[in-house]
Amino acid sequence: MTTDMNDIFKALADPCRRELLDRLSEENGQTLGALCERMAISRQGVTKHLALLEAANLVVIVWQGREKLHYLNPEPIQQIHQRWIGKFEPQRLQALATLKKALEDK
Amino acid sequence: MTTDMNDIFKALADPCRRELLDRLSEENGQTLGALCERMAISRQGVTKHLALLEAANLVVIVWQGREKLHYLNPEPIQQIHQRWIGKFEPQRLQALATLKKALEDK
DNA sequence: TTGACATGCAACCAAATAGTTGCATAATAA
DNA sequence: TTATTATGCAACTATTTGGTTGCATGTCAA
Repeated sequence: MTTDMNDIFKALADPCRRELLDRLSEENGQTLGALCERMAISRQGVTKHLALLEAANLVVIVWQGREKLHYLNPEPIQQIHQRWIGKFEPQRLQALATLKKALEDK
Repeated sequence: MTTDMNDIFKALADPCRRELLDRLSEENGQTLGALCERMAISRQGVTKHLALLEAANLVVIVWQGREKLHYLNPEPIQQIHQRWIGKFEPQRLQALATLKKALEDK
């Protein structure tokens, strides 16, 4: 299931959401309650952020009774790496050289 | 000069801005006017987007007479790759396995 | 010197975003 | 059964964002 690249970039744009991903990368499969601990915002705030992460397919939900477990899905990050960042890699040194030259000539 | 990671993620979150980076990667050092061509929004709109890219240090400006040249700076993209995406790489296969198992067990 | 060209600045507007609070629902534990 | 716990849903608010328009400024070319 390939999610829209834009959803992924948008989801990564917020520091709270990156924090949540970081926490899941430290301990995968946490409940909503656990993820709320030591966060500066309310539970509902966290819920909304997680909903965006889920929409971007960065996080996958598994219900277990009344608990909602959150699992990291590494695929979209990989996708950004390969399809987007990877695109700039071949020209990287070239671009750097061009930039330096332009700055010298000014 | 190391820019705030958040500025970089924010700058990358908009499709117009990614489009501008794409164009510069095709042809580096373009003027504002050139970058405005075939864009759906007004010149002022483009200017604002470029200002954010510049603030994130993704684009560097060089003035040449009355023309403003825009150069791609590959460093921040590299930074995201190494410091952020790279962080998820070691655990990638582990996370994928954990996710699959959680989905099976549900 | 005058006109055209490349860009900047400021004010304004609509829509999206990030956050809140209050109440409802479903699962577990006593 | 009754509390308690874990979560969802909806309404509301303030701020940020992405876009516009109108006018100003500085540079180049005739």
